[in-house]
Amino acid sequence: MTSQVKTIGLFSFSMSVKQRYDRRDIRRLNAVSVLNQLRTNGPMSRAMIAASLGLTRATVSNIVKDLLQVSVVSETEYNERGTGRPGLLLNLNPDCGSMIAVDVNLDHFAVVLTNVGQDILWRDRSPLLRNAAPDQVMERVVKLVEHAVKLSAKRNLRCYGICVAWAGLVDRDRGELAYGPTSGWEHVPLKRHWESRFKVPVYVENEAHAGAIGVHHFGPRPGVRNLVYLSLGVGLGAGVYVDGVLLRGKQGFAGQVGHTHFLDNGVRCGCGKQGCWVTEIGASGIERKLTAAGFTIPGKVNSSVDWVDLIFEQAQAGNPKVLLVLREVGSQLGAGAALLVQTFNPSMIVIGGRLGRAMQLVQPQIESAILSETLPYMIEPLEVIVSPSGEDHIQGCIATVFDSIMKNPPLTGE
Amino acid sequence: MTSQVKTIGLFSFSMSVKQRYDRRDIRRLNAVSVLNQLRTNGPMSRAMIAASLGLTRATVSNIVKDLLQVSVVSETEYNERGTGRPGLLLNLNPDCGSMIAVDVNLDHFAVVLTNVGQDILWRDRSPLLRNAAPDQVMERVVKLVEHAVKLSAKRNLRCYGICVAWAGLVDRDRGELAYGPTSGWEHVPLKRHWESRFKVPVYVENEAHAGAIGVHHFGPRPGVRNLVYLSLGVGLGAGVYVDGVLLRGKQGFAGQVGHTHFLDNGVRCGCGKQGCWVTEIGASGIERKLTAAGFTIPGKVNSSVDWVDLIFEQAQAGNPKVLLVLREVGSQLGAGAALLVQTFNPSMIVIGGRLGRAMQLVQPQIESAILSETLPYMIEPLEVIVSPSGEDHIQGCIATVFDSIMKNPPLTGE
DNA sequence: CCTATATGTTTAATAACTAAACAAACTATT
DNA sequence: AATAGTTTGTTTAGTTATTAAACATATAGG
Repeated sequence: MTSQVKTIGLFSFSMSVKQRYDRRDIRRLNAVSVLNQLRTNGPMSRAMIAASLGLTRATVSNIVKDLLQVSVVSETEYNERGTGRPGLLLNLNPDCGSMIAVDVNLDHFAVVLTNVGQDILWRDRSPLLRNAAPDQVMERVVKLVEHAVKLSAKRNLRCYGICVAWAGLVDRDRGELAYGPTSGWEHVPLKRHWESRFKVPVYVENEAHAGAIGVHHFGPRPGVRNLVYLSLGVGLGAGVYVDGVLLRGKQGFAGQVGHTHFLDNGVRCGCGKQGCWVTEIGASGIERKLTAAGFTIPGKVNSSVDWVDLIFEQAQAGNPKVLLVLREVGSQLGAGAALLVQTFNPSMIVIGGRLGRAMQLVQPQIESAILSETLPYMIEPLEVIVSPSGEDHIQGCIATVFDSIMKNPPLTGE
Repeated sequence: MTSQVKTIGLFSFSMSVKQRYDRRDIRRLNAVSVLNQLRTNGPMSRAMIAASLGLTRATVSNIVKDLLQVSVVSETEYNERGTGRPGLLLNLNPDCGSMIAVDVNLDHFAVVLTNVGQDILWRDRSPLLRNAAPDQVMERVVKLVEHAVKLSAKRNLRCYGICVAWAGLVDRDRGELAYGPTSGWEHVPLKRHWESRFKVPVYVENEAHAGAIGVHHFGPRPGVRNLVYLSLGVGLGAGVYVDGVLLRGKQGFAGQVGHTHFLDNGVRCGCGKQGCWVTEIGASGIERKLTAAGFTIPGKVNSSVDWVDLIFEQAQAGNPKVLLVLREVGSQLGAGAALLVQTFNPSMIVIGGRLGRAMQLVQPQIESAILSETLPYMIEPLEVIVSPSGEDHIQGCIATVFDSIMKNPPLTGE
């Protein structure tokens, strides 16, 4: 497998194009297809897999022999129904290894350890003060990750990877935290450091991109090919799938739409411009609006977002000031989202992120704003969803590691 | 070959993912790699290809034998320099077949016949009156295409395909002209009709997408991975490459940004909304502005764009009224383009389409508008270009057919 | 002329597939 | 209970595109 650097160019077969193929690649490609069948179509016998893929049973048997040996796949039980010899059902082995997800946000970080079956084995989270020293933050994160790695080892699980979702600009290929407008981190070569420290593959994703991956895999329509995920928090970013592909862009900044122009004479934004979308509906915008409406946030420290739960409760209790503010934010969220709908033509738009939950209360406002600003034929197939989980970033990390196993399973003899 | 809903995604050969692989696929994939080498790295000997791809000379010889037999590749001359036996150089055979490009715009249509070497063998174009009856238009287009097909046959060229760029919504997979807001065409199954009539593969592309493909292949930076192409004419659409992949979207409408909200109390648009971007800088917008500035367009018929050349001359001659209007349009074009830059993070933005040429005169206005509305780290790598060719759509069609040969070359025994 | 070097072809070995035969396990029927 | 019919999973022989290595060919240079 060679990653091609030259201007190969003119073919749009994406980034790394294999140049040279031999028999081993057939095996690998077919093994991937087998795993995908098992993943999407539940437990299956060798014969069922063969029939669905168009391979012979002999071939599938051989591939499965490999996969059993590395215990990525396990035999479960006999198929009962039907005449003839019952098939021995196979499934992905949930306990063939572990995966670690890390979410480093602006006001907290979380670490999750799961098995390959995505059952949570351990998790922990910890708050972060704004303006905390980058080195100290990193030290705390590393400590938790180390704990997860040790737990995995104690259970004799092979750790298939660590994926970090980070609220900043990410150079995914190099595995670097490239630029953090608020965290103070710049060019942190996380992949290199952690891989040499933990001896495990490390992946880095932008926060909103991770959220999109999470919804793409574990959301209400797994595998949805055209999806806009809005991550609403201190910052505002979007992760976008078009035609089943996640957009990253030249610098990994595709879909990072928080600083698009939204209001003609709006508040000046930290980025230097006036009237950015994020200054209206991001955390600081909501705070400003609450204050202007005469609602004081008790015990507020810095520009953290500890007050989300409080606001949510107040709104549910019917506090008119809070409701008024949330409704306005909902409309503005929808108006901005309309642009994204027009631009990306998705079939689903998901509101997530730290503040996403609060938007559940104003979904009508969001939807009507989108409707009024969009061409009818664009929204005909559109679903608007406020993510209930709040775990999209973490789930995206899990999905990233899981995908790496599916796409590049360990095979014998390599 | 089955079309799969979930992303297996070892290959981003777009939507349909192969599930089953055997030895023939190795041959096919390696043949594609060989063609790619020849295409990008000029004439090469078998040994050079083998070295660059990491295949053995024996393998390359076998593949080349196939490709020679179907005459996709031809032997040219001996390599001179260097010691040792000189290699016999190979190249893509420009005369192994023909390709047909069709551009159906709102005010004209054009048909071009080229050989695989992209030399133009024949071309013709014809004006279209607005509101022409769809059936009549189609009949005229078909007549020209038929002529091209016959010319190709007369030269004993195998026609590898016909690609149509069309100013409307396209269902590319089905090969349908799905929805034409102005042409009156709806659900025209062009692929099915023409393929049964001409016995040749038929591809359909949206106009702006075709322009983007054209620039991506034949523009100043062939193979540029992140590109926004703006097609400015009666309508306004964008074709966008992100990470080397052209965005199409759920209904093929990704990047069709003409009807995004641009002005708060703008003119009412044909789409029903107010202040769409296209109503400001599209053909009708420019006409409106010219009239308001006291400049009357002589001999104007309908809302066609015959006046482009006239306006261009007037502006070059220094007509202050025309210049004033063009400068305003340039600024508004830039302001809208800034949104696209923020959203897609491209390294190049190209202004093309029927009216693109006129924008050459106001490039400074476009650039400064983009600059003032975009975050600095977004535009650092950005090139702004006004397409000089005016043939981007046609070139995109040619590239589409050419790519289909490269990705799926005819091989012996199939 | 002989040696060194590089090209392109031939030959044998290998790997992963298919097709077809076979053994195993269960159901249905007589 | 015995037998026929199905379906599964494995085995065996055959095919094919690859690699590695040997070979024939063509040029340069001392």
